[in-house]
Amino acid sequence: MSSQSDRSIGSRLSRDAIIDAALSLVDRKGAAGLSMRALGNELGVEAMSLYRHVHGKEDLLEGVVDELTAELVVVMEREAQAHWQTFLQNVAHAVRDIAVEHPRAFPLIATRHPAAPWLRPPLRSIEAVDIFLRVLLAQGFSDEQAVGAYRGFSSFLIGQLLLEAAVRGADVGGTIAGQGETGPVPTGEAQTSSLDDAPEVREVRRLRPLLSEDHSKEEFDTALEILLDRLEVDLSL
Amino acid sequence: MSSQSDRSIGSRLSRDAIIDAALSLVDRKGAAGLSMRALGNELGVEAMSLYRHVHGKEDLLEGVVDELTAELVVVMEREAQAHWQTFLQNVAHAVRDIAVEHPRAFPLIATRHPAAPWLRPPLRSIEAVDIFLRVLLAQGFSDEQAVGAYRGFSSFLIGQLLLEAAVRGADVGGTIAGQGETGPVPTGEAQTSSLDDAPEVREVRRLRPLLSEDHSKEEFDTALEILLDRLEVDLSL
DNA sequence: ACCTGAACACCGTTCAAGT
DNA sequence: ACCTGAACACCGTTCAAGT
Repeated sequence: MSSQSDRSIGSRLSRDAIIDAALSLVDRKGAAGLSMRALGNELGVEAMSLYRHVHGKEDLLEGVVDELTAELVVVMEREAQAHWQTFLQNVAHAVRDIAVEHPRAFPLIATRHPAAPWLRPPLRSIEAVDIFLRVLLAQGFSDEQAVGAYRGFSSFLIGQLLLEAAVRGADVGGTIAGQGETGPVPTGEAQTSSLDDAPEVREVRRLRPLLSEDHSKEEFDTALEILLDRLEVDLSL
Repeated sequence: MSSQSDRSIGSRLSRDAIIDAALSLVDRKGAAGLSMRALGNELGVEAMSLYRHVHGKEDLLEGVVDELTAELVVVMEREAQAHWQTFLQNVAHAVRDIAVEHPRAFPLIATRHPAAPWLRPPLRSIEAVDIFLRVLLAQGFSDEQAVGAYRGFSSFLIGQLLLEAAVRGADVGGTIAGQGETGPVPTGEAQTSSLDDAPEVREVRRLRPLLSEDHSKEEFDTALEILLDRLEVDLSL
């Protein structure tokens, strides 16, 4: 049942298995918890063995991001014939699913530099961008409108989801590098008292319940609708 | 003229001097280039000496982010009497100035977890949020509208500026951890040929000039106007 | 009071050596 | 062919020791 015996049943070390294990480690411990040595340990192998299958840690992280976003190309190809609004809505929700399922890995998608400067996360592969542009161009978008939509869509997704993932990732366990998930997290009351002694925090104090409410799903959907409405207006000019 | 002699003229080691040097190091080498040892070296001192003034690397990074965002509270207090649209526009541009001046440090603002889960970057201090809410509440925003504006404003800034900072930061020098700024960057032609042999990249290829155009300032301004328009519509309902 | 040397427990990575 | 031991050049951090 240990990782080691799993592997010795014949699965062998492979790039895919290594990337799977790396993603699982990031999901559980955060990006700071991913080291070549810890990953080797997870797989019942010495760290040095990993270098036979990945070119180094950068390549490994790239692999993790690629695995996380691979599903997006599948969704985009499947929905390529849909109306562009439906297409964008389905892609957006597919990206949000990734952020919700992997809150501690999502920052990697948002912050790692794509292969070219004109690629923007989370649609950071040439194939993904090509499908994106083709779908919009086929439905009446001009070149400029399609490229503008790519940029606006990218910024929208990163802005919404990086902040949502941060909240969800913090729930899973502290992300402060040195501190494991065993740290005593002061709940509500303790935090409250430390805020109250500041001189000018009246509104924050009064509105804290409201500030703490989670409407991330609704906010995402309405912000997405606003983006789609704007694109539609631009299109009809 | 060396850092060491600068310090021995009497400036002494201090938390502020350490944080200044850390920010400068991140600006020049990226976050991966900031180590306690490299920072000590920069200041003409052993790494261990830094621990007398900062509590550790996490505290140091927190200090860097606080220094980067300190100016925002100043701007907000100065503009607190302005119309809320002017107020938000000035704050937004102040945040963008930070991203443009410190493209390699800006990801720290976007990704480091604030002190409480209801704080969102880049307005990640209680004081900043309190001023923000007070200004809006004083001009007719309901509690819900003010909190909603805080969230929308935060997401907008992170989405726009993290992607803009990534492009500018890549220009300054490769952000891939192991690779210094001396790596030979293939310019245009080399990248082009590597993309062309893929089967289905027609639109990306045709639109690459358009994709590479930098309209970040205009896009920021128009996206900001759209956000302000939406808030105004909500307000008048 | 302030800085340092030495040490500890980690990193990523390379490469000759083992099986 | 695939994995490992040993080694190198780094990390963050602690603490007794120096000045």
